[in-house]
Formats: sequence, structure tokens, C-alpha cells
Amino acid sequence: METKFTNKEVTTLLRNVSAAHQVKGANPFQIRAYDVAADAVEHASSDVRALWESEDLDKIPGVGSHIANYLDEYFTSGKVKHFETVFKNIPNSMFEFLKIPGVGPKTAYKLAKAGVKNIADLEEKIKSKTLLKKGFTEKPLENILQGIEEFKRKSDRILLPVAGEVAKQVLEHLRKHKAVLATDPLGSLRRRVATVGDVDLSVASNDPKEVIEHFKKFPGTERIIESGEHTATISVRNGIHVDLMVQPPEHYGSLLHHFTGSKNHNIHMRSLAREKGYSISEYGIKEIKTDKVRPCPKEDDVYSLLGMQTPPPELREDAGEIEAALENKLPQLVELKDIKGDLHTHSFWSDGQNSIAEMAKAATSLGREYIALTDHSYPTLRFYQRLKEIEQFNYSQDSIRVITGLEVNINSDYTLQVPDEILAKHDIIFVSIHTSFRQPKEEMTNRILKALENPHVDVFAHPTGRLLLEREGIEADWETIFKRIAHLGKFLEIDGYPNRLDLPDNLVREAKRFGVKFTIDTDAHQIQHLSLMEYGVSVARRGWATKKDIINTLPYRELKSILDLKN
DNA sequence: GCCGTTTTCGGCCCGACTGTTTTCAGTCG
Repeated sequence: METKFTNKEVTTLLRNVSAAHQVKGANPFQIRAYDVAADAVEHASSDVRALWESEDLDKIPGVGSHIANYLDEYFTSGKVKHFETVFKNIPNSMFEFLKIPGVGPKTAYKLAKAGVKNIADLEEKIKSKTLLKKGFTEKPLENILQGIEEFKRKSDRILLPVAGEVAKQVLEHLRKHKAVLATDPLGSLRRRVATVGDVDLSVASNDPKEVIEHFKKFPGTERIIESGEHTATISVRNGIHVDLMVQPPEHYGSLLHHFTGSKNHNIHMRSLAREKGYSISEYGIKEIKTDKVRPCPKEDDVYSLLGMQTPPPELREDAGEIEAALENKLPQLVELKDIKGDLHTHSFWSDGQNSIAEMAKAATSLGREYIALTDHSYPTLRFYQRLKEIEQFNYSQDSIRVITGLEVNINSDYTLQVPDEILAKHDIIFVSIHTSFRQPKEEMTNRILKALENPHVDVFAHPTGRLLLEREGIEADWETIFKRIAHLGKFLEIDGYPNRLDLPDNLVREAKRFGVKFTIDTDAHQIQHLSLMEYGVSVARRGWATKKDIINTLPYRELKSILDLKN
């Protein structure tokens, strides 16, 4: 079988090894080592196969000499002898069952051993009660059936604004109850991850029982997944899970910290606490010697007890933020209020829905000092007439400056969509990939490099071309591209449109290391989209970007000089 | 199996909920 050796495949391989070890009752720490390695590969910002080629596998934290050797064998021959030994006597179907929420290795193994072939077969065998005779009991089987429904229905993750909307509705419901003293969205939503799995919410209250009961009565509840003294999970539309945790106000800071995560951030924090003689949980910080618990009403209390700064939630991925916080060296991240203008927008001159004047006025009301209209450079566009309209609009008012721009396709044959003399008439040129997304890596890289060499080009827009939940991004040699962009003094875009969020946060951080500067834009196609700027800012923050890394935080006068604008 | 101001051994984050069980295993985050 042809295999592509993607990060996803390696992740699955490592998770399967972990699961097999669990079934065979291996050392729990060995099991965790494989899980940690799988997590690391899954979240790696570079292609694992490329790291292998440059002999950098052991630079992935959590991948040590053993796993690196196994992966070397895997990339060389397509299989790993040791893993095959581990998988011995384990039916293959077990690994399919792991995809069902609520089914872990032990249950999956038991099902496979009972002769269940696949998920469809499992569904049939539960419904026909065949499995009841094979050592399974009724309630767990019912839960597995629910899990199968969820597996079939649920797209893995949802876009950040969709999660935000669900959270908003549930928070409004929660706030109606007088026992709710405070309530916040946490988890990946608070960390502003591009896509969110479950919606996590917290409540401070002295009456958790009442709050949990009230939560379960949220009008959109489709199913109650679980319900305990301090926590509950409901399922709402589209199978989206909403998790609630309740703590009294004196522990609320600990709860915020615990439930914001990420998992790896928490694990690192707890190891750190342990070294200093403390144990962290959602109830506070316990001094191990004395068993004395120090409550943390505010989140800052958790961090200050360990002698560190509070990292902004966007940074809590255990990617160096804890070390930085300990040294008091956290970056001052860019904020929405720093943004002075929007440089990537569309009007109905191309595929937008509003006029240039409407877009400009809407931008003015959001407090923008300038806006670039960067319509697609369709060859049929009446470029000069459009330029004239912009010029006239600028003369007609002085509340906002409209910058003339174009978004120009980089063709698959490395040429640009329109000739240089048209580009020259515009103040800002964005280039982007809109066709042939699957060119081989080297061709794609050269295609981009060639476009960047054009002296009229200023910004490389939504660089990876990914569409979240729909389409993977292009494959390119990002390090080479980042170096070139920095050298040319050009810019990368962070596109804030919710299903793009492109450049992705991990690549923002990498590009920044090479000295690249960015624009954060909305890519608005109608006036309502102009307020999507906050999502682009979130991506920049997750990429450790500060105000000075972002050129559209500059007032128009300064932007004009670095972009060499005409007026 | 990983890792190192406890560095090549000896540790490794912490707790909730479910089901079924009088003390725990499995799963999840």
C-alpha cells in the first residue's frame, strides 16, 4: 500500500502502539511516552518526514532515541519490526473502535476479541443484543451506541466563531440563575485555537448543584452526556458538546487555570509545581509536606505562587511560554486596539457585495484609519475606472484613506494574473494561490518565490491556502519562503477570515524567527466581514506576534513610507 | 520510553464521572 508518511499517519501509528501497550498491560509511563510523542507529532509545525530527512527527529520534544529509531525504520521501509511484535495477537478491528468517543483501548480490544468486525458490525451486534451474551452489559453498550451516533454525525471540530456563538448562548442562559457569580468560556475557545472541539465553560458558585440543574435545562440541550456534583456535559445542535465545571469563588482562579489548558501546559505546570513542593489541581495549590491547600480565587494567584508571570491564554501550549514566564520575559502581544487599518478587502468590483464607499464607511465606523481595496485582478476588471472611483472617493472625504490595491493570482506556470503595467498603477499588491493547490513541493515553492521577486508585489496573502475543515494547505518549503520574504522586506498576511486563519499560528511563530513582518487583514467580502479582525489578531497572538511585527498597526503616515505609497 | 540546576537513574499531573462495585477499572480532559 502506498503511504504518504504524513504527520497524521505517524500520529495514528504512535497512538496505536500506545493502545496496544495498554491492552497488554505495559508500563504506564511507557504508554504515556507514546501518547506524548503522538501529541508532539500531531502538533508539530513541520513535516515529520522532512525532519527525518534532515536527521532532526529527536528535536521533537517527546521523541527520544528509541522512537526516533523506530520512525527511521518506518520512513525507510514502511514498517517497524518492533511495532509488529507489539501488534501481534491484537485484531486489527480494535484500532477502528478507538475512533468512537467513550471507547478506549480496553473496550476496543474486548469488542474485537468478541469477533466484532467493524463499526457497522458493532452497531448491528449491539442492536441485536448479540453482545449481551459475550460478557457485555446493557448500559455500557447503550453508551457505545450513542458514541457511534456521535462519531457518524459529528465533524471533528468546529470553527472558532461557531464555538463562540454556542458559548454565548449558554453563557446567557447561565447568567439568568442567581447562584451564578461568574461564568467564562475556557478551553480551546479561550486559547483562541482556529478550530474548537468541545465548548468549555466555567461557573463560580456556592451552589453547584443548582447551577448544574439549571445548565441541563439550557433550551438547546439535545442530550445530557454526564452529570456530577461539579461538572456536567450536554450535547447541543450538530452534536457539539458543552462541558461545564463549577467551583466556589475561592477556587475560581484554579478552575480557570485548569480548564483553560492546554493539556500539555497543565502537565508542565504541575511538574513544575511538584519540583517546588506543590501539587496543582482545580481546587488550588497544595503544599505537599503539610497538605495545606492555598485557594486561588484569581488565575494570577496560581502563577504568582510559582513565581511566574501569567501567560496570555493564547500562548498556553507548552511551547516555551512557561520558561518565558519564569524569566519574566513574556512578549507584549499585539491587541485588536493596535490595528489601524485593513489591507485586504473586496468590493463588488470583483466578488465582494458592497461598493468601495460602503466598505470605506463601514471601516471608518470600526475606527480604521485606512483601508486597502484589493479586488481580485480578474482580467475583465475595468482597472482604470476603478482606480478613478477610489481617487474620487478619497477627494470626497477625509475620515479614512482608501489605498488602491489588487489581489493577484499566482498562476501555476509561475506568471502573475495581470501584466506589470497594471500592477504599477496600484499602491499595494497582494499575491495568492487560487489554482493548482497540489503542485509538488518544489514547484510550489519556486512558483511562490518567483512571484515574490516581482518588484510590484508587497504581500503574500493567505499563504497556505488552507480552508479549515475543508481543504489542506499547499506543501511548500516555508523556511526558504520566509527567509526570502524577510530578505526582500516584503510581508506575509495573516488572513482573519474564520475558515482561513492563514498564515496558521505555528507558521507565524516560525516566520517571525526569520524576521518576517505581517499584515493582519479580514479579507472582507462584505461590510459585516470587516469586524472579523479579532480572529486574525488571535492567530497573530498565538504566533507570539507583538505590535511591531504587524505593519497595519502603524499610522497611515508611517505605513506610507514602508510600503512606498504614492499619496 | 523520555528526560536532566535531582543529568545516565529514578522519577514521571491530577481528578471527575460512569458502571457496577463495597474499592476499582476505564475513559476523558
